[in-house]
Amino acid sequence: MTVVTRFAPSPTGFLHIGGARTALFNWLYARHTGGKFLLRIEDTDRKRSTKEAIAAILEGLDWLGLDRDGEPVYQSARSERHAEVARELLDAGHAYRCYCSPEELAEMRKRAQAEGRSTRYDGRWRGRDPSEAPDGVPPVIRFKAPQAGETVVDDAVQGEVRVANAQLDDMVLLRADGSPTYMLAVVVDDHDMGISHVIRGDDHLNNAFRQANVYQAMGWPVPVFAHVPLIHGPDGAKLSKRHGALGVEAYRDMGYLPEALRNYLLRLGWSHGDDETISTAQAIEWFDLPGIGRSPARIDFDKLANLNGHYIRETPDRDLVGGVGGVGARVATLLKRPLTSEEEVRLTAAVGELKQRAKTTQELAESSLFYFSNGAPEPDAKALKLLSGEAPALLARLGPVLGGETDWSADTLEHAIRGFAEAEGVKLGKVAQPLRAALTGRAASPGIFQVLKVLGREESLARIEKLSRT
RNA sequence: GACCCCAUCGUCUAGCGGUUAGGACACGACUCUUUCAAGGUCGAGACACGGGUUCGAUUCCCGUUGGGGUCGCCA
Repeated sequence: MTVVTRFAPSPTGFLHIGGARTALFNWLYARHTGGKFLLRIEDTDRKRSTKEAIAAILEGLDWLGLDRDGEPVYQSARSERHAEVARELLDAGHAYRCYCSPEELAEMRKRAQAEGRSTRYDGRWRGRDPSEAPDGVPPVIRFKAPQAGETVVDDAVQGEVRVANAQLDDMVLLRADGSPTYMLAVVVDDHDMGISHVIRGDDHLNNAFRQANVYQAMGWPVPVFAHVPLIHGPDGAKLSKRHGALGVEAYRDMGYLPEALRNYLLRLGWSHGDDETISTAQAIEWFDLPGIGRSPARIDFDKLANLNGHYIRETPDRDLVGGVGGVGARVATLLKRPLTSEEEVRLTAAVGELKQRAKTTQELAESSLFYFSNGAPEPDAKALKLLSGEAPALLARLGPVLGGETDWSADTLEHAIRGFAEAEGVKLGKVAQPLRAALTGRAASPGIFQVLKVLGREESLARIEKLSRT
């Protein structure tokens, strides 16, 4: 059997982190099995669906690197087919017309609740003859759900899940205006698209029972269901905007790399022994359904950051500046001006060291700023401390020594500075720290010889001279 | 409230009847070192509770507690 999976978001918002993981799992499973990964936009609810949301979802998937097979299917374009299936169900006696008005249903629920009964639809039109239909009330079509026995779903993640059919009510398939409901549309579309595996959020587990019954009524094979537990916020509560329920583009803007996010999301709910750092290629090779965990997970930004740092270090300097990392663009934004080509060269020379200590590409961009300031940046408190006491005098003596160097390479500079420290009778740190403060305005930076080299002879000497005069 | 799902260090997890309960992030110490990171070494840290089943339960079953989800002419 060929595997066909799908990601089926409703375009009412951006692609959030939970949806991204669902998409990732579906994509991975399709790629792992050599099957297909399809995209379906569930825009049945025209009122709440927006073009912007569709664009955001498409962009999000694209940025995450989850390529789909074929063009996206728009559910709204398929309403004719949905209605057709509803009619078939009606003809076969698996569905019936219900003439309850919304007001009547609200009243029914209110009473049920007051009496402590279940608020499910009571099936009052199930056996009634259409001739009893009231005037002027357009009917909905409801599914005739089995009333006795139980419905069993053999879930690839949750195992065998069962519910008494008495718990299931006759859900609406076709609204009064003839439009299909989600419950009908998913089943019809998943069937027509040949979906073999439905991998989706846990919040759909209860729907699976209802959907399984529709499949059966139509005589269609039921796909494999795999309900993945939801992602919670760091506090265990539902994901909110404050912590993580952001669109993937927000993660991109914050400076996370797509591969890092993929790796993080993969490990959030799926495992392969003790493996933690898993490349996408490796993930495709390993991904399977039994590896998906059954319990909900909390998002952990520290771990994401750690993984991101790892992938930043792995990314070639050039790609970091211009490609996925977009560090060049970030620096330009911070500087509020485009980089000169000379600066771009300098940035590329600098990232190799800078990336060793960055958790995000945004952080990386910020840490490079001292290379582009006009003169040394204003020293911060710690740097100021390093520049007090003997330091200015020391730098004043160091200046000419470095000025005498003709070969401005890291090795030569290191040799010269170590020699200087020795001649002064101080440890290297006594020279390196004030020098660092003078060049970068900070107490922490990449290796100081590297900084000198990237900054260049002229700029370095100018910064030293300026500070040594104070 | 009814129904469904879940339960191992703070977090993500390994474990699939017999283990000194393993790894990762975070945390602490040390190390490396021109600073900060990264790296290395070490440390602290968990089987929610109560019953069964079994020679033996973290592991299987039941219950309790706790968490989550679903109860729309939304998806």
